[in-house]
Amino acid sequence: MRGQALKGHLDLLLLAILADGARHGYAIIDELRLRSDEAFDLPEGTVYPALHRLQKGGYLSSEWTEVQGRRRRTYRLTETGRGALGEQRLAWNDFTEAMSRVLKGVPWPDTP
Amino acid sequence: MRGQALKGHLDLLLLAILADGARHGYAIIDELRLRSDEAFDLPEGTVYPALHRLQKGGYLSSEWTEVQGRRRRTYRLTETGRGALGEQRLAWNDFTEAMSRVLKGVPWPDTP
DNA sequence: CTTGACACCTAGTAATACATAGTGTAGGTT
DNA sequence: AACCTACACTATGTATTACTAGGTGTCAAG
Repeated sequence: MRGQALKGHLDLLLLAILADGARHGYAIIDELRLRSDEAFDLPEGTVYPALHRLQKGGYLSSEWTEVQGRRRRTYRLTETGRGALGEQRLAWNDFTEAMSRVLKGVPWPDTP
Repeated sequence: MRGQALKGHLDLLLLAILADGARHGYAIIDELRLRSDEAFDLPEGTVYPALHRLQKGGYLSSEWTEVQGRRRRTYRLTETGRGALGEQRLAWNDFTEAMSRVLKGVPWPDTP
């Protein structure tokens, strides 16, 4: 999957993963890969800055934890973040529906 | 609709509009607005550069025409462009399906 | 004792939608 | 005649953002 595709939709994915509980960055990457059936296999350099951005925007809170000698930063949805998740999900729905309308008239190659 | 959302998907939209016949830039904008039910109301500064980019990439050809004193650049899908349309449509399908899988587990607010 | 998985970070790059401003025609209104 | 709106295209600059590429460090397995 070419990453360009998720421009503007990464935040929604991250918020969605965090909707069912706090997770640390690496685990978020794993969960995204798992839930998307390998489609989203995001590099750390994509996810970590995005998490920082979301926290800076007030959508996430985070805290350091230490598990077996490894430090982890665990992220959690704020109320603002939960609200944004709902909004972005609606926006995603609108977007896909608009895309569908445009794409509807277009015939597929060699399908009569 | 926040335009950021269509990052990476604008090309698909333009190719789709041109799939059922040649059109000039302004008409493409109109058609996009019409087919998307007002959701995609793109500024000229978005569409024209994108058309130039697509032509440069070999996906479109263009020719000048003069209609009632107004010059128009009419764009047409090339064979390469038609191929790209098919590919990008498949990629779009894959993308939305992956998004759905990730979003599936997430409960909507106040819907039990 | 080296490799690989785990776990984080930052600086820089590339792509690209959009804002802004400019050029010019046609047709209608006042 | 002057003005405005829709039509129609162009160029330049900016902001966002996913990604690349590098770096730090821990732990377990071979």
